[in-house]
Amino acid sequence: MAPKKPSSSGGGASKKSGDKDGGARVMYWFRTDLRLHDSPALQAALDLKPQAFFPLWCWDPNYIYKHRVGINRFRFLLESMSALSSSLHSLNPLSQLLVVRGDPCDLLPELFKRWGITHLAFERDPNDEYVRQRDDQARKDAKANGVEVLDGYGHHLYDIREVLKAHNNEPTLTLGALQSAVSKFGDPAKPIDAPKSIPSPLLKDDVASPPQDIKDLLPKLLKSLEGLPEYSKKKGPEYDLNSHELGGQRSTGESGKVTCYDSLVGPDASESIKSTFSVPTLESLGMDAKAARVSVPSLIPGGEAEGLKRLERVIKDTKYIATFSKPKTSPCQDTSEASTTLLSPYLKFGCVSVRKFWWDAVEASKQYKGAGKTSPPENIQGQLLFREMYSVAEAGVGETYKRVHANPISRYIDWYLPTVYDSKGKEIIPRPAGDAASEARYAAFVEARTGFPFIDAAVKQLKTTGWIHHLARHSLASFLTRGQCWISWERGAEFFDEHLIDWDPASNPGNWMWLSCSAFFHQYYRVYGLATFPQKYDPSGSLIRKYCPELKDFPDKHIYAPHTAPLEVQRKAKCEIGKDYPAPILDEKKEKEHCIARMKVAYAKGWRGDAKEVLEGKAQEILRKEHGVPDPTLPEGYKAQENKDKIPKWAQRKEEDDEAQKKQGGKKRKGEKDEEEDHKASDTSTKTLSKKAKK
DNA sequence: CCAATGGTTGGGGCC
DNA sequence: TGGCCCCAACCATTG
Repeated sequence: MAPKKPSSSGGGASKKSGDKDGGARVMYWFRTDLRLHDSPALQAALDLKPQAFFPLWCWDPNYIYKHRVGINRFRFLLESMSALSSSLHSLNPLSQLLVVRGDPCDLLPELFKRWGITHLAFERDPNDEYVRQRDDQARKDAKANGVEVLDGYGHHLYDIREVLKAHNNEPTLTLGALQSAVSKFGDPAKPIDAPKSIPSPLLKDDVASPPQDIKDLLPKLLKSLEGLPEYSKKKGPEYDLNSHELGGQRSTGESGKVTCYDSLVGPDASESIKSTFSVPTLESLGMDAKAARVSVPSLIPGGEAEGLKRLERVIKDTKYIATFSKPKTSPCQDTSEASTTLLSPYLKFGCVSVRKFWWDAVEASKQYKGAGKTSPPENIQGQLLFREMYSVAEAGVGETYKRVHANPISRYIDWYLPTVYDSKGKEIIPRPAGDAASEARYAAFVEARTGFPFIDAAVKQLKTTGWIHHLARHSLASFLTRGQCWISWERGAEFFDEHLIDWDPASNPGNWMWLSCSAFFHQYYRVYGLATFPQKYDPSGSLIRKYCPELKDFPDKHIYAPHTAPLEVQRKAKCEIGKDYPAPILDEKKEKEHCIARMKVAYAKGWRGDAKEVLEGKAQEILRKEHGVPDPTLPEGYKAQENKDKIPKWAQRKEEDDEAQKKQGGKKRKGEKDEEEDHKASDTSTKTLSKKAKK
């Protein structure tokens, strides 16, 4: 594999048309590669010594409306775009990131014509069906306009398409399979340096005598776009997954309006510095960072420089790198003091090159002379190889990868709250409500009131900071799916998609399949204990004391299972379970046994998502009948809504929601007095816990 | 075809 | 504190 030389495709005649006018005119299309260092496609573009270079970002409505993206990831993206724009500007005062707002399939062909583009360069983004189709369209449009395409790869260590081919176009389901598939390609390519200069984005007429200042140049570019239709004038998206109405994170009312498409190139109304071709603001996405339950300022700031700084910091600690062992890192630490490198968000948006991370880690490990060096799968390189494995698996499966239905690698299991499809096989959006008990469990999960402190704390940390440790993700995923709740991994994957900054279309569904024992991993009898597992890493429960402050005065031995504490202990901690903090929504041990019994039956059938019985819609009924485990029921007296006073200030919903809560509250209130009894009933399940805690 | 082996990240008991 | 075994038993790979 020769990664240094990006493959070239598209119209062969285009090069001549560029030469005819005295040089190439390149558009570099930034997507998930928001960096200047180690970018082979960028390097290939600059190697043409172009007379004009247009660094483009297309603000794609697909991502704004049809993908559930929360405020933390949007903020990280916007910060990374702004940082990139500044870097471009400091390389060339006549340059910046040129942000145009609209569908790339509409805009790119127009820009090709109006800017006289001869070459389109971009880094291939191998995962996600939407992206693949969009890029195929861009290639076609380029060809139709006589524009040559230069596409390098740099989002992964290896060219995912080539690895997939080397694995007979089969998804890689084990790390060993991935390793043997890449072995014929040798080591990943060494990273290349960032360019030292870039040409200006000049219109043809300006090449001979360029404007002196970018403030003179941008109006000319703006003029060249005259007559281009604005996206806001189109009929708009079929649905808006991020709208408040569909449970997304946009604000309510007028402030939740998406205004970033009101103009083709900005500025947004709320921008303090008026400029065109500008990076949108959170406000123009209808999102308010201050009002949202997220950390302000961000603990994980976006941008290439921030990413490289963080990389340098972890690499300096050669012992840490050389002896890194993922299973031993703690899931119980807050984002500001994470036991892992926290580089995944930067890899996700390409702020840090994965090859640079790989080679820096190899070098640091070499320098360390002590004992206890680790190797794949547990070390840093192993982690990066897992990322490749999921990417090749996604590429091999295609569009069904992120769901169960018709997915050839995901085992069919009769989860509750599965994604539902209409008679034509189209996903129904928004998903119709499922059975009441599972919906209530799911609501308790996403609202961090399951009554299991580690689960609730991890959910709050995720919502606040946009990141949680890998093993905390395991705990949540095990609990929601095969461990206790028996809810489809699709729901969990969607929840993570909304909140994780580092959400990746291959790794995240892959990890949910792994944890739910749907693919990649199969030892379903290994279930994460809701208290025992985190207790191993941090017996003092500091994460819980921070994110569930109502529990902060519990003694260590009860912090992970406060409902097992004697009432006098609860009173002393000023927190009575069922009153000041929810009683557990389910019986951990009983549900675990139910789940294992169900898994056994589902495994014996051996159906994947593409089995005949699944496609015909009969599989669920057959499995339910066969395992005979009754549907879940709510604990009696279970309250769908917690009293808002019991929720910490920073986690409280806004006024409008409180009104809605009050209205519903009246209905639920009558069950309240039953709580003491529920508490007793659920106690049996956790006796083993309290016994251990007493030791 | 079969048996053996390994699988980043479970829990619990024992030394 | 860490290593070891057992629990009951899955899959994918390998010889």
